[in-house]
This record gives sequence, C-alpha cells and structure tokens, in this order.
Amino acid sequence: MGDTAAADGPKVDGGLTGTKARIVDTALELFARRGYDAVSVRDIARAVGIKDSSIYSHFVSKDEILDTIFGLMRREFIAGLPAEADLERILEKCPPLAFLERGFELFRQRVSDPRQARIYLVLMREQYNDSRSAGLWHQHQEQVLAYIEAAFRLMVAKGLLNDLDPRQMAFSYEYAHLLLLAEYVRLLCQGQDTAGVEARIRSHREFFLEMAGAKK
Amino acid sequence: MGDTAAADGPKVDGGLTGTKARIVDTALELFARRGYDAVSVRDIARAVGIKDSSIYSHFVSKDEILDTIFGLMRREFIAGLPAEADLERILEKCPPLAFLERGFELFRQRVSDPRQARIYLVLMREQYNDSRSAGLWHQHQEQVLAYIEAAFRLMVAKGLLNDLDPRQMAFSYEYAHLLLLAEYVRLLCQGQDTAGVEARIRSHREFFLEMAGAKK
DNA sequence: TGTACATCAGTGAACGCGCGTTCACTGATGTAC
DNA sequence: TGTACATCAGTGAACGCGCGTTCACTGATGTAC
Repeated sequence: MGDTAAADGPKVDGGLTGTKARIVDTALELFARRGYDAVSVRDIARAVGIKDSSIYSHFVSKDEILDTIFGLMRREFIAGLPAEADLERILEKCPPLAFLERGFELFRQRVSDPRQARIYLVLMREQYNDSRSAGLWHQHQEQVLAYIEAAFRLMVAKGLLNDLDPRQMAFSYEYAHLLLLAEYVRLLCQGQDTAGVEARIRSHREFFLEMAGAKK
Repeated sequence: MGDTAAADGPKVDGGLTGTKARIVDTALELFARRGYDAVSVRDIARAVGIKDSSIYSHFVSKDEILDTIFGLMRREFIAGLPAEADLERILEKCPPLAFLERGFELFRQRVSDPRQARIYLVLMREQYNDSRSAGLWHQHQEQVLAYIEAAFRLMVAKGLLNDLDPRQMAFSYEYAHLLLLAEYVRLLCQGQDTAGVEARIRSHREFFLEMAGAKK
C-alpha cells in the first residue's frame, strides 16, 4: 500500500523514509555515543531539528525507537553471515589464513558504514540493560561460533589444520576475536585510531593458526 | 583520630563502618544488578532502611558512592595479583596446566565473596558510561596480561611450551579467558548456574595448552 | 553525681529540574466532484 | 479551474513524576567541670 509512496522519499533505513528515518539515524548515533539512558527524547529531537512532540508523530514511545534499532540489527546484522552451504566452495579458494582474513575483512567492510558500526556498539552497550539486546548479542555470538566451527571442521577434514576439536578451536579463536572486534568498533565510533587493535586482531589470527598447525 | 572509635562498630568495607558501610554494600548490590543509572538514591536508602536524606550524612553525592566503590576496586581488585617476582617459585611447583588452573581458582575464590563479584560486575557494566570504570578495567586487563605474559615467558624458557611469542600467547589466551570470566561473574551475581561456563573455561585452558605444546 | 554544652547520624519536608508523554492545534498537501 | 474536505507531519504548551539534593530540625551520645 504505502510501499510505492514510501519509495518517493529519501530512503535511509530499511523501509523507513524521511523524518522517521532521520529520527532513527540520529537516535542511533546518540545511543551509540552516550547510551540509551543518557539520551533524552529532547536530545534526539534537537539533533534532528524538530520539536520534541513531533517524535510522537512517528513513534509511540522512546522505547519504540530503540526497538526499531534492534529490528535493524536483526535484519542487517544477524542475518548477514554467509551460508554454511557456501563454506566448501569458499574454502577451496581460501587457505585457512585467507579465510579468517576474509572474515575480518567482511566485518570491517560492514562496520565501515557508520550506521552498522553504531548498531553493533548499541547492541554491546545495552546488553546489560536490555534483555532484547542481550538476546540478540547472544544469538549473534552463537551464529558466528557455529559458522567458524563448521569452517574449522572442514579445514581439519582437508588436513589443513592439526587434528583438533573444531568446536574448541572455534571457542578459543572467536572469543578473543569478539573482544577485539568490540574494541575495534568502539574506537571506530569514537573516531580514534584503530591501527593498534587491527594489528592485534591480525596477530591473534596468525598466531592462532600457527598454534593450530596451519600450513604457511 | 576516629580510627580507634571506628574499630568499635561493625567493620564491613575496608575502613568503613556502620551505616556508611551498609550504604556502600547495598549500593554495590543494586548497581551490580540494575546499573548505576537505574538505581536512585531513594532505592538505596529504602534498601538500607534509612531515609533518602540520611544518605547525605555520609556522602556528598550519589556519585561519591560510586567513586567509593571504584576505590574498593582499586584496593581490593587491581592490587590483588601475585607479584611477578614469585612467578619463578610458583612455576617450580606448578606445571603450565596447574598454573592456569591456579589462576582461575584464585579468581573463583575472590569472586565467591559476593561483594567482590559485584565489584567486578559494576566495573564491567559501567565501563561504557564512566571513564573511571573504563580506566580501571583497562588497567586490570593490562596487569593480568603482563602477568600471564611473564608466566608464559618462563614456561617457554623452561621448555615447558613450544617456542612461541609469550606476548601473543598471553593475548590469545587471556582475551578469550576474560570474556569467559565476565560471563561467569554475570551468572554468579544473577544466581544462575555456572557449570556450563566453568566447563568452557576449563576447556579453553586445556585446549590452549594443548595447542601450545604443553607436556601432559 | 548532676548540669551544660558539642557532636553528629538521622529525619521530614521541600526545592528545582529534566524526563517521557499528551493533546488541541496549525498548515501544507492531496483528492473528489 | 475552483471549492470542500480529509490526511497527517509538525507545533506549543502543559502534565505528572521521579530524580538528586538541601536544610532546619531532632534526639541520642559523649565530654567537661
């Protein structure tokens, strides 16, 4: 119904247009920087350039703005991993190191869009305050872990790595990796230098594969 | 001056007695569970069993309560690592696996005191909202990393591990470990079952040493 | 032992403020005839 | 083409509420003489 009409306005967020999209974008930026609790509806309205009450022409509550952002995460972040079915094909072209490099490169491309980086940061920040956030964060972690595990399993099967438990490898590799990615995104959003943490991410990757007996 | 008088009352927090200590303890519990922002001065007073305004007979502001808690962290948590000078002696008795087990066991004993667990949780929770917390958390991480690195360096020197870069080992081991410890403390404070995460901590430890070529 | 005074944890009522939200409204735009 | 009506993003003023904090006070306890 409104779909064709919506396509006329500037399309910013998935399916959202005009002022509503600007509210979400602005809120996302403020939430990422200062946290949901520390940002008031007045702050958002001021940054968008409308009056406080106008927010309620688009959202029934402040919480619905956050919920919309969680919706973005669900669609744009959680659903963003390559299919496990493609793994076989990918691994034919990529040796282990290239595969893990590729994983980080995809992540880096994704969060090079400030909106995606902010979504990730809000997800992290609010995980202690909001059960929706905690659930999404957990789901994201599990999904990545399962993916990496499948990849390591194939690598071991192909004899590219020592014969170690793929699930253990996935845990030990990805837990450290997740902490480093979180730090990376935090620095990115704050406009600080990410070279140091990028170097640590690279080191971790190379070092882990060296320990796992990957062929050079 | 007041020192001898203070020793009369019930000594709860380091150097604090009576109501003041109860305020800190109660605030610590509430902050750990719901976060600093979500807990009001009235909440704390009600839980302690005094009137709101009585809080200000002991603290000049709500922030000073949080600051007192950060002070506890500084004294009780950050300063709690064994000296690096003792490493040589410890490692003579402990093979690598026993050493890492011992590290977790010390941590576990520490956070088996609910207050210590809550201090750890508040430190984690507030790291995005409070620069003091972020600083302490960072300092804590660096301290642990340096300690582990020194231990790995000695193990390599003794030929107990493969000849790998001790700093890299410390990063890859401890980053994942830190994430798991955080999860462990979170579950502990919420009174949930910690068996699963304890198993993962154990697995990570054993698996990492296996990869690093530790003798069984 | 009794009296006068100082100290100080704790009280009760109130403060100003910013919060999320409501609501009657305006005014521009699109639609029907 | 002109008029009447519907829609709806945006406005301005106000709401009740809970927040952190203040302040004059009470009343118990300790101290000096």
